[in-house]
Amino acid sequence: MASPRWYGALAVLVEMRRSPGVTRAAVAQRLGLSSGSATDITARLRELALLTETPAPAEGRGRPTTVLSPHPDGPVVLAVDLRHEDWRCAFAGLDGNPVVLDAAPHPSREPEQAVAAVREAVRRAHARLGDRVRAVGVAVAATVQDGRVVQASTLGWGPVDLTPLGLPGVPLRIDNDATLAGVAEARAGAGAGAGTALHVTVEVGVGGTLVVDGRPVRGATGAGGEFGHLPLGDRTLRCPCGALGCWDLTVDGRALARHLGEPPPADPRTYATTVLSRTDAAALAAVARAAASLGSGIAGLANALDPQVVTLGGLADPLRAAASEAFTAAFTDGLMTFRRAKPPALRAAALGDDAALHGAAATALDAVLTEESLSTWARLRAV
Amino acid sequence: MASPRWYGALAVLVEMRRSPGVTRAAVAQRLGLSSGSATDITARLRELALLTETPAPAEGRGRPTTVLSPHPDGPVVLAVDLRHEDWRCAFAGLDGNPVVLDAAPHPSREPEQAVAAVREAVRRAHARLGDRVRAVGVAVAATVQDGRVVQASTLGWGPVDLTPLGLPGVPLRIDNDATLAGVAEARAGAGAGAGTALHVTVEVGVGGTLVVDGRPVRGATGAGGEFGHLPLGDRTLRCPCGALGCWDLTVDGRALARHLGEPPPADPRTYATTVLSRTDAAALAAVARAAASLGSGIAGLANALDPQVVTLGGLADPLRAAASEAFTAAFTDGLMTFRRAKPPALRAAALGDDAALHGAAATALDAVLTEESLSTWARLRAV
DNA sequence: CCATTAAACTCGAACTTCGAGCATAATCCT
DNA sequence: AGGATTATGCTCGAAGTTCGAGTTTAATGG
Repeated sequence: MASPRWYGALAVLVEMRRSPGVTRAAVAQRLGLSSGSATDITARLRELALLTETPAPAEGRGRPTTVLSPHPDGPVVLAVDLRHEDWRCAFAGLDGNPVVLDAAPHPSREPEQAVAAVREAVRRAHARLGDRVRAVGVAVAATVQDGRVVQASTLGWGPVDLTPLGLPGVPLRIDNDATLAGVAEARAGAGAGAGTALHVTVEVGVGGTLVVDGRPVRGATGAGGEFGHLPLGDRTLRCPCGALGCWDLTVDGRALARHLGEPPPADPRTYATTVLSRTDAAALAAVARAAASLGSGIAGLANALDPQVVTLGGLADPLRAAASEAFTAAFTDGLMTFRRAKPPALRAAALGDDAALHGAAATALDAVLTEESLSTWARLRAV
Repeated sequence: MASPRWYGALAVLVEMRRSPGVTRAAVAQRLGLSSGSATDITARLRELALLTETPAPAEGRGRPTTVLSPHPDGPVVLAVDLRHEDWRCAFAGLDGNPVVLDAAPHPSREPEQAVAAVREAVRRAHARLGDRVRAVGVAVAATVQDGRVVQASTLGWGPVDLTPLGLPGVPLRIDNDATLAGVAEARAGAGAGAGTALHVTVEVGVGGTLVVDGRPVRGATGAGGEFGHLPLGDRTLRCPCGALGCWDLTVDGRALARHLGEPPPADPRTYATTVLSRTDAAALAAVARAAASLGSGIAGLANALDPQVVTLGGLADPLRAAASEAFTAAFTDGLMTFRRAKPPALRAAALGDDAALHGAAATALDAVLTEESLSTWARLRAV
């Protein structure tokens, strides 16, 4: 017996997800489906609780079409964001909009306790949503290699295994929070519509990711996007990461402290925000130096990676705004001549604090919109 | 009438191309095809002159299977390599092995004459191979943006339009030669088998590309991979590209000349090879400095992009070999600590001068192994 | 020479998609 | 108000693909 192949159905679901609020007619046209196929496919997907159709507002003449949206009893994913001081657990349907179910500050500095608390939240969500949960995505403020935390200076953690956050029989995707924020910005945020988008974020250090056609360039072990550890900085400085001359150290709060002749701050992130709010000459000069370093580094990355858009997360945009002449001069000066006619657009990130959570939901959904996962879903429903 | 969708057929052709000499049984197993489907698909593809089956050498018991290989009358692509001093034009079947048909030195420094000569060669090849030609791939020693040469310091060209090298009704793919060399190395050369491979080549300046799952990360305009123009170098030096502090200038022949207190060489490439062959202390010191810059830059790229393998083209490997301690020390020192346990493998490029031509054939073939192109092929044969 | 083995071949059933023809629900126009 | 126009949805038979079970085939090993 020939089993379902999901080719057309998957394409429709992906299209519905990519452009929220599309009509059935528009999807059929974009995918080149005949109206017969569209009827058939949507009927099958309705049957499987994968989408619902609601009458679309009339647009001129002709028989009105319907808007495709995720089914209220359809598959969902869980999205977790493990941040510096707290965590959040949300669920999202096929539209990828996370709805927070649970959130709390970390009980202590111990990774075990934080992981245990989050695991409980995941269990609760699973108990509530049952088999509708088809994947789990985790964003963590740490360097992640092959799904394991290997370095987490912000959280103050050593290597931590996050696989306990998974659910049996369901894919688990763990990524760096800046990577996932970049994915969210590239798909639905400030980089929407760009085939190649570069996300650069400044918190403690510099992180980000290159996103090509909605997928992050993760690298061989999933630890790509550590742009802060390119040696664009001062070769006499040793970075806590172990390398020499990291860009990192010339952009963030540690750089500002150095320029101001102050000792390294315990919390470079909040230190940086206070310096950014100052208006004295010394602070302005320090900020200008950091902004220039940010600008020239981004120009170099633009030369090397050729993004259409650069989205600026965390303190990157405030830094640019606070010293816009210094930033722009360094950026322009760092671009290859032929790129200056049409440089990549620089835009402030649009999703703010929710970006990583959105990204976690998005990568989890990527695991759901596959032939295999949909087959499982159909089998579960048939019972 | 339902038209052919090519799903399984395409998968078989891609598999045959990826692993030359595979047997039909192995392909069926890898793709999860039933033996019935395998029979059907191969019969269809044989019928369409897309593959041939030859008896496979017996492997133990059981009915012997067949080896899949491109059909002698099947589709081909043309591959062109436009280099510093000469050009080559080749054709390749679905196995992607280029067979050179024509080659000559450039008649002059004028781009028009070179393009005209190559266009003639393409016309001759087309006249000879007829409708079997389904795509044209061009590798050029220049920065390419949206299929146009925008900067060609090596060739001494200004902006040049290479679209005259195309054939009517057939896809034309134009890329930088280092990008295409990287593709070839990642698919069939020193980076074979790696999901994420970084190619770095030193000629005049530094070029390369990141290759993910066999596809180069081209960027928004196709001008990605200009790693030489990351500001990893000396911030007091202005690069001819227009940017400041390019890595470029601290690695190649111009760097060696500067370190030796000599004037900028007219031909940095041959200048570098002569310095590399010298054994005096001054030359060795200059080479060591360039090798260290190469090593630390590659480490930074490894931090940022997380490749599984780095393939070294052009003078990159000779440089490393000539000053291996300096190179290795700088490389290791530039890696983030957690990467040192399992750093990316550094390998000399395996395809030498033919890499770009292989890559041009490969990207052209990518355009052939699509549903649309195969439909056209089937229609042409039906007449 | 026969048992064993692995793979190819055959064939009907299941599934998807297409395209043509028809039905339907809106707007536009008189 | 009612018919013309238009875009879309629905129906249905034909064509194409894949599966799976059963059968056949061509090798090895004893």
